Amino acid sequence: MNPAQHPDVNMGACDLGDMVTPITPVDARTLVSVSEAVIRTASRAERKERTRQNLLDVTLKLIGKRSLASISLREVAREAGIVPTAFYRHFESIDALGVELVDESMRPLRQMIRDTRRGATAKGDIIRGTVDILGRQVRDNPDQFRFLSRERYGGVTAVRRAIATELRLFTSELTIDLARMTAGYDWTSDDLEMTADLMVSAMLATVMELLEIDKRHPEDEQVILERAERQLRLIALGMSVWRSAR
Amino acid sequence: MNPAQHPDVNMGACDLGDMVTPITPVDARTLVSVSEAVIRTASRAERKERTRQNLLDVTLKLIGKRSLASISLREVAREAGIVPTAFYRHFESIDALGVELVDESMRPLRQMIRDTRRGATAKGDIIRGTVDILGRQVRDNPDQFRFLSRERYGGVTAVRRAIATELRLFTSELTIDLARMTAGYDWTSDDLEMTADLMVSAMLATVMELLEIDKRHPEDEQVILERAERQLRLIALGMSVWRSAR
DNA sequence: CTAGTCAGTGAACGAATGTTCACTGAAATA
DNA sequence: TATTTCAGTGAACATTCGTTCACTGACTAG
Repeated sequence: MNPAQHPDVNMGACDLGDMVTPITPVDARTLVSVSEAVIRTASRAERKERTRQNLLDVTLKLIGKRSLASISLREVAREAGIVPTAFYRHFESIDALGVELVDESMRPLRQMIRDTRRGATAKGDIIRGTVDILGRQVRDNPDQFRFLSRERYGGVTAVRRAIATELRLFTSELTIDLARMTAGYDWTSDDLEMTADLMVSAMLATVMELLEIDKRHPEDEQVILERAERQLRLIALGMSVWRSAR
Repeated sequence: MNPAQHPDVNMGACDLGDMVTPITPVDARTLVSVSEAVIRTASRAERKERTRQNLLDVTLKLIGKRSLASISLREVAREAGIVPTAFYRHFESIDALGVELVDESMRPLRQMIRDTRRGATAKGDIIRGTVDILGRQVRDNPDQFRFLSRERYGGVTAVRRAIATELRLFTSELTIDLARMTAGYDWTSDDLEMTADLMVSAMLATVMELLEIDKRHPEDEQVILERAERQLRLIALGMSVWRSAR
């Protein structure tokens, strides 16, 4: 809106270590803090990785409020406590950073599959367990899920494609699980995929609704999750009657 | 990316009428084109409305490639053939224009409801009819649907809220239809809404997949629509077995 | 110990942005 | 006919942007 806000100042997430360079040997040995010690110890490669990760984290935070296409390289660098030019040591553009963020953000989703499978082999109500895990993952990783839902159909083609590819992978994992559960019921792989796709659609819609919850009404979370549970049950009920046309 | 592209030039969508101002009376009467005649005839209010609509149209086109948050006021004005300052005569900001675009873009969706209802009372397979109508509406109004799907979880809060409100309305219309169809089967309104929500999720996911089709593979459209049809059938099958817990 | 690597610096560039302001001239009003 | 209204103009502004370039200095490798 108003193009007058941030002076080009280094502040925020940068380490205090930057400010203690001209320090006497005595002070360095006696007053050094733990985090400073870590930084002093870190190898060059480690420091680079740390900055890189910081850039990713900072961008993920910024996407909480706006979309990737409207986030500037300078803004990310500023927030990460480095100079704009240093950004290029890690990524060739914001878009490229976004593509790498996709991997990063898919981790909670992949974890969901593992958790669900473990819960499924263990005992009890698979659907209830799945929905619980979904709720927990979204609660614990809101920024990642927000990034995925915001950029899934967002304005950056490369990111959109990367997310589509990852989600296709996710759907095919679910298809495998469904195949295992319907073994002996003569389902075509096409129908299995169709069903997995429907479930993923329902779950992603749930994720998006969870993310839009007004923090003043945390009770909405239960309402949404409970509805998601019934939706999955409705689908399961349909499956129990479905016969694939061959 | 590269901040060096568009010279500030008026061109494109503006009417040729702009260029014939110093014209002799004779020419004006004999060589004037139809569109010029329309413009000359138009009242001030009509001309204003025309420009306003042009701004909306141009923005919708631009959103085909990028997201609302990354579209500049100057760009929209340039594309519409007016000077940046004139933009303010119609909208107070790009975001405000976006909110008005929501109404505009919901029209095909509302039309879908009407068409489907008409088809349902007439005859035959409701699900197949619905999917056909969906495919046609998306094919005929890709820009509107792209805007809705891109900005539904996009970076502009006001637009996001407006879309959420409209979609909630859409879901409740579908809920009404479902209530009519399940009359006598003892469905709770909560379950009806849950089901309508699931159907809307499935249909919106279908819309988004239709929009992502590579134009070199138009046969994908049938594959996607056919899958959507089976998904709706699966849900309908589940409904036939569902009994609401009261 | 020395030479080289390379993450981060800081100034500079040309271009684009949102917004202001005083203006013009044709259509609407009186 | 004379006056007012108002959509559109065009110059100017302060600011942000992405990208270039030569640089520094702490770490690494020989």
